[in-house]
Amino acid sequence: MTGGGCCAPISEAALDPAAAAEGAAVFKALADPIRLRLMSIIASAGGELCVCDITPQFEVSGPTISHHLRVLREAGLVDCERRGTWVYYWPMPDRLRWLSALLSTPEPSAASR
Amino acid sequence: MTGGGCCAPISEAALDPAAAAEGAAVFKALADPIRLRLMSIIASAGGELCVCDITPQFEVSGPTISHHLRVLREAGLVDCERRGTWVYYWPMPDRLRWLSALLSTPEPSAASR
DNA sequence: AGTCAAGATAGATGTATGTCGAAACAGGAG
DNA sequence: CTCCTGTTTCGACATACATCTATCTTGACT
Repeated sequence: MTGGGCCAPISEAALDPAAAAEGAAVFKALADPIRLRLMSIIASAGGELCVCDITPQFEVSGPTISHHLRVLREAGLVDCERRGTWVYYWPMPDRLRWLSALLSTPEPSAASR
Repeated sequence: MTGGGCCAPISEAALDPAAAAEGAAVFKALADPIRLRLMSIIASAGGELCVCDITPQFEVSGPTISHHLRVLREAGLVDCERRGTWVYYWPMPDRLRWLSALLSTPEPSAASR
């Protein structure tokens, strides 16, 4: 990955094709209901979370959860570590902040339109 | 549908399945390089933009741009109006702000740089 | 009316993606 | 070492999606 996270908000300047491709790849990781919920569960946990505590919250099979976690990890949104039998996941807040900044838009407080 | 735009950031509380589905649908609209660039071009234009000024900036065919604009419109990210021969698009900033707020994450410490 | 141009829609096609069951892998416990 | 449990990887399948060409719609102009 290029490292990313360096662009102005899209309401200030248009993205060049390369930046758009990089941003779209991360949004794609969040563009699935299960993955977005996974991300919110991990991000709101306040620390790390065992896969064994995550999987039962969903209706889909274990391999499917594992697949979605991998997508989130490859997008740089979470990271994980195996400790003994269990695997723990935690969020990567910088990546979330980058996306949030990309989409940020000034309030129409006193002005135009 | 919940009406949208009412949830706490994902780093504060996990999304319920319905909210995750709604959020994922909007992220999916931004999960394509061409659509994300389209969105940034429209959002940074400072007003409305004619399709005829947008299409030449891309390497794909007109119908493809039309298709992507429709996806953005159905996601509530832009809106459009026909005036005479031309069609004009403008951004819906509330929707962008909602996504940005969803992903916002507190800084780990007092920021500075 | 006829013609032209801008955009949108329809249909077709190749590729990507979500899901599963089965199998492999990694560690702990007997 | 052998078994058992938690997690990932593999292979297969059905559906969804991006893109194209061809066609339709809308409005302007002669």
